[in-house]
Amino acid sequence: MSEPRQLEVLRAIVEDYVHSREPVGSKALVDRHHLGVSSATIRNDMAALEEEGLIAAPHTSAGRIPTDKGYRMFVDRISAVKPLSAAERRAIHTFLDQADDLDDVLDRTVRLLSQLTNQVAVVQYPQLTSAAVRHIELVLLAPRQVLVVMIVTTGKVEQRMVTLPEETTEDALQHVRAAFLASTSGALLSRLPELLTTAVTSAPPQDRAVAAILGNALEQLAGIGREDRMVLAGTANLARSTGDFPLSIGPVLEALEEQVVMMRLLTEMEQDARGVSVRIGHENRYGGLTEASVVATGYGPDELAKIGVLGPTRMDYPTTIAAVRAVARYLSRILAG
Amino acid sequence: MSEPRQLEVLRAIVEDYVHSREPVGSKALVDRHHLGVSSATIRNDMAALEEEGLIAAPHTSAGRIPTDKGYRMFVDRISAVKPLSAAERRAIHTFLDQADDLDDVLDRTVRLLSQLTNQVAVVQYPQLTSAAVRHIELVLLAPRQVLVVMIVTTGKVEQRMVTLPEETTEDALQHVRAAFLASTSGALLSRLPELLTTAVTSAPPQDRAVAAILGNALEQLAGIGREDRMVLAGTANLARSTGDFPLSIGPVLEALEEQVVMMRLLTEMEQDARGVSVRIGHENRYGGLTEASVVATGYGPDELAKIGVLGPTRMDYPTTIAAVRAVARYLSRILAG
DNA sequence: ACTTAGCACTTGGGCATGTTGAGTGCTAAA
DNA sequence: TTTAGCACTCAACATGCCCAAGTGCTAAGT
Repeated sequence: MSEPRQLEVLRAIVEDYVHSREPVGSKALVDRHHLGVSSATIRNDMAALEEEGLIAAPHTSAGRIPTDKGYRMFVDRISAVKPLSAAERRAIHTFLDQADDLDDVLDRTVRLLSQLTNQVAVVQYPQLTSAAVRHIELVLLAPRQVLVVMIVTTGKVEQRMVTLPEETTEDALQHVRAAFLASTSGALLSRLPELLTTAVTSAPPQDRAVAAILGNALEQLAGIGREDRMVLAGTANLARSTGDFPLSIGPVLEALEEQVVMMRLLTEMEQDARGVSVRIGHENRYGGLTEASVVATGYGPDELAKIGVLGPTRMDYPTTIAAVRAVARYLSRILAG
Repeated sequence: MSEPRQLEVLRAIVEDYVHSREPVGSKALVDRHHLGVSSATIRNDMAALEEEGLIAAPHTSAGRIPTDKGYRMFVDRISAVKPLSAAERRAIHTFLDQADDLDDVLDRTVRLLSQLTNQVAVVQYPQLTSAAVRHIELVLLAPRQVLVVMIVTTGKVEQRMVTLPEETTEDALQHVRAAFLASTSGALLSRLPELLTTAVTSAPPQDRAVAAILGNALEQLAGIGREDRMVLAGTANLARSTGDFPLSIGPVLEALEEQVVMMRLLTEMEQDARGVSVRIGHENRYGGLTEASVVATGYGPDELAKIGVLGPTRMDYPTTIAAVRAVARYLSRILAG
């Protein structure tokens, strides 16, 4: 396996297969890539590669195609990340800079990524747990109805309507609000629970009941953010690559709609040294995705939320990895700014 | 065309074809449906129907399939809406009653509808223009930063951050807020522009500049709601019906992702007497959808926002229509409640 | 010890041909 | 107006054939 030429052959096979979609034979290899040896030698190398499970032959007399393990080897040890073109970089900037809303940012991001890669792009909503409280507002809509609004540093605004067990006054609400603001302003959402209990106990006794209820609502608000949601784009690209998914793309579409599945998948992925994680074919435990690969990376302040691309195992990994990384980096910058 | 038996034959053809996916011939018709005549007679009727462009034969010696025009006739004049089963009704209630958030309601609604119909379900965000202002809040985050929040009767909360050209005070903001509330509370969003200008002019002179800016923001808020967005579910169902879309489902997926297209399509649809609108095949001007049918209806207080289903022209119209109507009606009730 | 040329062998895909069965249109009789 | 009967058409399937691509192996060459 340490044979350098065999690795070279594997690379050639992967590259050819990725862009021709057809099993590649020894003859075709020698004249497309000028390796200095004859087809017979290549055949021997191929036999060795097949022995190791890196490539396989669909039929006795067809060329070879890479196996999942072969792609894995290619991604880990052979390929070099291919930098994006200047035009592509420019596209990222101009397209994403126009966004205002967080929703809009994410929407534009996935669309962009799916266009760059010609595949399905996915992004998780950023995890708010690491975001901080920027402001809290309590609005009295009716004597017993309060709108609780929390603004977090990411620019996201969370709100919820709360119905109180008994009537309260604008004044009382202002006191509670002041207490909340004093103790939580600028604090991480993850620290919210403890800070809120302190705030509640420090509120004037007669307001404490109301404060407790509203504090509770705020805690939930910190949790209910949309971290469990994701945005999709480019599903139409799946249809284009018919034939890559033998049994049709049905199962893949199903998996994509099952947010729970996708969220788990993305969250589980662990990044390698290059800051990107790749799941190839059967490495995705979920049944519908055994013919698919996922390339993902973290983004945002703590890189906890994931953004990625899903496509056929036969995908152009170097380019895809580059695109995912570039978009993730720019997205992080936007969210921070 | 006034021949009643010919209509009966057309109905039989549509029904058989919908559930067998295969061209239906005269012989098959006579024994599956007990029309009191022989196959030869049916053949004559079929010839007449073909003459009128209601059915067509894929090949010389194959059975007939309905044309778009045939489906149209079927939907308009022949079919009776098929009521939902008790279980289905129950499913609607139990599934939708669990929702809290508007986002959640819509999400659950489309999922449900796509499951009921085994097709792609689409829902537009409700049009706020007919909703009314419930509350307006202005929050001073920094001397020059104001968070503008508007709560509408649908329960939706819209907000936006505004940066002022010069600093303002909490007091000034309270005045403006009071003026806004006084003149717009309970008013329809569509009347917001005129009401706001009145409010601005009635504000204390020194606050007028700020009021103008914030009023402007509110106006936009009334517009930017997510009315131009929609929620999708069930795209995986498209894959199941391979063969219904001859050139593969690619173009359909593309159309679905192009929200602009879908929004236009839904908005254009005009409801018939039964309160449902159906677009069949080529009636959808958009290129990618000439093999698809859309069944949609309005929902919400003014029935302006649309909810619907998209599937192959060869779909079970009676059932689909029933499902769309039932879900829309229940959705309206939830939003009103 | 590798590499290479040559050769026998396998096999899916393309093509031409034959067969079958469902379905039609038409005509003539009821 | 309906029906039976019949000749005709044509997609789908099956069969048989050949070809090209590709392999594995062996023996010779470096």
